[in-house]
Amino acid sequence: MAKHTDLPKQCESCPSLKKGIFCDLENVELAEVSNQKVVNTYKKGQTLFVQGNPPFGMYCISQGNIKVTQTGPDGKECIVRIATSGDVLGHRSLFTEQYYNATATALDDAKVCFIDKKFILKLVQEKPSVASNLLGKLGRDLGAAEHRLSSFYQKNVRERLAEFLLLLKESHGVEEEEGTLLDIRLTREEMASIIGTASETLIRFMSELKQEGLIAQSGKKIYIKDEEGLLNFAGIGY
Amino acid sequence: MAKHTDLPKQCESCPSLKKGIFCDLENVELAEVSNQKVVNTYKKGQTLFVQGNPPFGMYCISQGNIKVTQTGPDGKECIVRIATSGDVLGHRSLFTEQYYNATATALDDAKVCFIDKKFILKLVQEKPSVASNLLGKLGRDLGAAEHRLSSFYQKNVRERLAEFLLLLKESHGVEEEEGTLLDIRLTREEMASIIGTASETLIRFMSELKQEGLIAQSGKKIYIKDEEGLLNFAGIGY
DNA sequence: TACTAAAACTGATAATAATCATATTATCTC
DNA sequence: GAGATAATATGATTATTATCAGTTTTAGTA
Repeated sequence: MAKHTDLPKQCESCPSLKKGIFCDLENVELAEVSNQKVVNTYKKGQTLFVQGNPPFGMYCISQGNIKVTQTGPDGKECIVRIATSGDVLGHRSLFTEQYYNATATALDDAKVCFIDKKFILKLVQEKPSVASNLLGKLGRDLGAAEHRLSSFYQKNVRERLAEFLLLLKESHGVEEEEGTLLDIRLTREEMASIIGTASETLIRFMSELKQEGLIAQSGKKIYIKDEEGLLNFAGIGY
Repeated sequence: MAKHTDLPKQCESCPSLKKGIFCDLENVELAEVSNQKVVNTYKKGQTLFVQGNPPFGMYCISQGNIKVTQTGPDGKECIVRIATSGDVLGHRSLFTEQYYNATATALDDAKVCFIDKKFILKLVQEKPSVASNLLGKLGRDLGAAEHRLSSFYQKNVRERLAEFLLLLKESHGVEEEEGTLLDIRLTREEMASIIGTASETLIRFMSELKQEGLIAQSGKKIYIKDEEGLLNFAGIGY
């Protein structure tokens, strides 16, 4: 029986195609990618690759959210990136000839296509649009990381939290009556590791934002109620 | 009269060629780059490009150190990257179609070649090795940024300082009798902005490391005396 | 060389956030 | 659905780091 999460097996009809690095390819070329790829499904909590291992290829996320984490010497796990449908994963390590310096874990049930290293390297050589799109993707990733770096220096926890909630709104926001739903499953622990604080501290500031009506919560769901307010809170002078 | 900082005008004989993204080009192709480029010199403190402006090309550092800073709403300046001879600059913005989100400023007198946007984009299309090398460069930059992100979560100021000094040893270390000289001019303010702390706090921990004999200072020069000790301090379990 | 300004440093105090302890609520498993 | 386990939440206390104030040193400049 086909589950509702089933997706077409052909890249040509992949819903995340237009967002991805293959968006400029012709159908013939796309079919080649399609033939070569392997489709995998991951249950929440399963890992795509693990820190310290060598990369054998690249991952294209068709559906689901993947967290990319670095584990410190003391075992503390820090989320450095979150990848969503349309994103690629493993691209950083593939072109640096380095081992993975992070672990990728499914935040929910996910469908991910794997493309062999040799094939993707060949594609980058032969299809300039793929190279360009990858350069763009890495550039935006680097921009995001460096912006977060400067936030650590320039903002306190409360401001970083507001900023992070606004980022989640952009990437995972779904408009609903109650406000903008943040359609992603993250524990408080995970959110805390993103903005670089203790989970207790994050929870306290979340409660504060709730009390002030900037965000709301119903069950596990978080809603953005007042974007303007969060912007002021985040110290972003728009 | 030719100053001792003068460098050959041809890329073919540029001392930073082998480290850069053009290292795999043939001499004929290199000559083309060479013809197209513009050589600029910058005095300490002069800017190559400014946050918010559109990129018109890419910079190749032939000599000198350049800091890449993001300025917050309150004017606080955070160093997100440091580029050295052989590095490119402006590559992040060029392929993302975004405006510069950082400012590049010379830390000392520098010699930098400028390559027009159109030319470099064409080169990426036509020379896969340039695309590959740029992907590698961006990938390593992203790796470095994400490692720093997790350090903010997993390490305290003292540990981040030790880690940063070790990084500087790798990138700018020169072996001397007194220890490894960190051959780069950074104020305490600048160093503090890199590890994300106040300059007073950084100074205090530097004094501590000096007292413990892990580093030494003579005038403005900082020497690494005990790498092992710093590694332990940094919480890196080698 | 003297003057000025900036950078480096030190101490005292305040603010922020981490840690520890514990209660409550969800979630998972059988 | 009961019991176990993990996640969320709140309070009290401590530790870390920022801020403020002031001094000394260094570097730049007339």
